[in-house]
Amino acid sequence: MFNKETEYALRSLVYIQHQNYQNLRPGIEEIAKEIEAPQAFTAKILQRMVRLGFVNSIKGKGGGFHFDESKSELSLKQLILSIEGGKILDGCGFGMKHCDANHPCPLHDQYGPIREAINKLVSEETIQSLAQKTNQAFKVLNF
Amino acid sequence: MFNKETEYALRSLVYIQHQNYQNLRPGIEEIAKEIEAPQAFTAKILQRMVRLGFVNSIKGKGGGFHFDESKSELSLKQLILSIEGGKILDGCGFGMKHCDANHPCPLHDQYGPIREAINKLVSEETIQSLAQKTNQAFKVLNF
DNA sequence: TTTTTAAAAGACAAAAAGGTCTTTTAGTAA
DNA sequence: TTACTAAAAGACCTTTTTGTCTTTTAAAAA
Repeated sequence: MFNKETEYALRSLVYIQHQNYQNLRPGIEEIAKEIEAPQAFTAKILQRMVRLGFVNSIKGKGGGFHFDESKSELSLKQLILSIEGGKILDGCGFGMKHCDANHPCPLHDQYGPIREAINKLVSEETIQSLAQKTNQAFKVLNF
Repeated sequence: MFNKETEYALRSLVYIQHQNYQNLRPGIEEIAKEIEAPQAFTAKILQRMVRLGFVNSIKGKGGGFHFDESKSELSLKQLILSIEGGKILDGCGFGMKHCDANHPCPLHDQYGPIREAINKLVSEETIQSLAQKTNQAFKVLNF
């Protein structure tokens, strides 16, 4: 579905938000361990997330990552677009540069609804909505 | 959606079948040009397709690629599985190794139907079914 | 104010994906 | 039976993705 960078970003941010909800502020070591991702790579990805303003970080003792509660929720769509671009959201399943109702590829009719479902999913869901659904998920450590 | 190799394989084979339906047997140069893919790379991919028994080739003058009509249709699923494996067909949207109803990832419920729709599409459609839908597509040269 | 802690920065490296080029093999036709 | 044509084979190259490692910066605590 998504590339590794998007995947780790998603998992990291959901984990951070989930911990924030319990008034905790996890650091990279903990995050990487919990989401089962390479630590240095995860650190680099989170750096980007901070620079993009998606999440905040605090250096030094007691530091870590946290979301600014005054900000609006972060949709998966924003996240995906800024990491890997919109290819999965508007690309043609057959790889044609110009595929539309007038010049449909042979997959056009069948793939259209799938692409729309993906768009709906990533537009509606946010890091926050996922973090709330994940209470059980994290409890059983099933990453 | 698919990686480049799958994409070019798909487009090549659909083009070959489409030409076969008109009793033509295209060669690599023509195929690569028509589907707008790099010729040498396409050649390599078609080599694999021949070795896998998905399509036949004839060397020398008047040669080219063609499907064996006595064989059953080639589903997109077979093609995809043999080129890029089943990740898009059974992978978890959140990247969890074990994601199921008992240990659902936060995307589980929403992504499930999408994955099923993809599976349905690639199981039902074949190179032959796409080649038939493509009469207009190729006519307007919209690859 | 020095030490400690933890993120930031960025150079570097490995692996995978995507692609090219040259030579060989196998048919066809003169 | 030689010349030509077109696919097969495989070595090689480039770019992108996926990572690692070392040094620097900033905050907190002793």
